[in-house]
Amino acid sequence: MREFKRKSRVLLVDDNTDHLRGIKELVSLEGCYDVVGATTSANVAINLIKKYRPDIVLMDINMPEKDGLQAIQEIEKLGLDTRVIALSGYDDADLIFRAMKIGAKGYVLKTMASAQLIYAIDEVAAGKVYLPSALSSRFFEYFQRSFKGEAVVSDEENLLTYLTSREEEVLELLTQGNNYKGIAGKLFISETTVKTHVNNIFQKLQVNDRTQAVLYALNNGFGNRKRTKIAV
Amino acid sequence: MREFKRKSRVLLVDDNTDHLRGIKELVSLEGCYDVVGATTSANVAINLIKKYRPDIVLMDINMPEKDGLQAIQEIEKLGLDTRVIALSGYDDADLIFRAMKIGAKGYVLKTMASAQLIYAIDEVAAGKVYLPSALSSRFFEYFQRSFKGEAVVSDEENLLTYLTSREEEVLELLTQGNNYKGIAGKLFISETTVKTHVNNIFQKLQVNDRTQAVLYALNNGFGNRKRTKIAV
DNA sequence: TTCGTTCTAAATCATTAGATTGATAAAATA
DNA sequence: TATTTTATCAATCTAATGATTTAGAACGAA
Repeated sequence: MREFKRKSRVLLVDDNTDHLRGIKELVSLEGCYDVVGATTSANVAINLIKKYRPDIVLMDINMPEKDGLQAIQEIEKLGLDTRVIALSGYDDADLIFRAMKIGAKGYVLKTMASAQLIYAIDEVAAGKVYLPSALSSRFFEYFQRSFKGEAVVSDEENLLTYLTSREEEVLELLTQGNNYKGIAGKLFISETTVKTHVNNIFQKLQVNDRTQAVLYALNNGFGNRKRTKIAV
Repeated sequence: MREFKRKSRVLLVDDNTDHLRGIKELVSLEGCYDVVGATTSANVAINLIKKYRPDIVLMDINMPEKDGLQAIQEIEKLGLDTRVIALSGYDDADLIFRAMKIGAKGYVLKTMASAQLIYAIDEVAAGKVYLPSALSSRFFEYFQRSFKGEAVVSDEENLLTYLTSREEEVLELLTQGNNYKGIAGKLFISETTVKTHVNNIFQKLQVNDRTQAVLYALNNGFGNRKRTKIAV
């Protein structure tokens, strides 16, 4: 597989010079990688990334100067094809979770065997997201803990299903902070009509005012492209 | 490792009788598992779990009668030590995500090699959460997509930081759908005082009404113990 | 002490929100 | 065809909300 692809371009970031050199040697030894840069500064790294557009960035996230996680975020914001693998000294579940959340495509411990690092690079270079199984186990524990006790949206009890499509439109605008006038203007209907719809929404959702309606909507999977609460 | 432990007690649930028999044989062949039950009904399964308290449940989640995911949820709600592995015919990212979210300790495809299933059981029985790497890759893609584009709470622009602690209390109650009277009652202050606080909140958050204030709060990491938006 | 901040509170006023009732017309459905 | 649902709008009325101003008490910092 790897033989058929062009060489992946890799950038290394680690504030520890010795470690940086070590990784560089390690990665360089692999025939299929070009190390296009190696720096001890996250800020420099971001500039190098803009310039050289590497395929893979190995980013130490335990750096004093600039937080590696923050650096990853900034890289992700660039919207490039660059895929970042977090390098860390700690297998802390929270760290792993945060790294993956902000878009790291992998997370490898510095203490892991070098073969493990190379494997991770291979996987990420191949377009996958890769966590060594020991770490993914930790991740999932954290993930499940963070969801535990959260109200589960069961379809049968979801009052949102009773809304007509027009009412959904109105509710959508309510969840954007519009008042009657704003909604009326946007839907090209009269304010009184909006009031009627809103009142019907209140009845169906069994709430007393718009704030409660909005909260119900957000907590029960309404237009939750942005929210993580997902109907099961 | 496995030799030192007591036998893990396993319950099998699959609406397909043939498949159920197949899994049963497969698992039984492993020396270290006791199959304490095998049923085609999720409802029966739940009763069996209450009765026999198995260590592991292999749950088919593609059943017509009762949704397997729902069954997993109910099992999790029991609060036992029973760990559930989802068995599915589909490697759909959304399905995987939902299963892991509600507490499945593993997810294995029916098409996977039987060794893979046994390995998963081993890992889960050992207390880990296990996803085959092909599926965990899918999971992570979905996971990262679901977080992508989400406003990152950057402290420097977050107007919430300007609120006093009292104002935060008031806002907290606003985000719970309380009106003036409700807030006044809960904080043991007069309604007019609440109005003052609320007005100050509006000024600081640069919004016009409570709904917008609540929306701003929710979208900017306010009191997100329940939300998944996590400051990085 | 003086100053600034915060929390408290009241009074007043304008605006908005929400409840209620009633009505029309189109569209879907039985 | 008869009935129900949905969407539209009006009028009226009460309650709730929000803006503004003013002000006392407590506290800590300069």
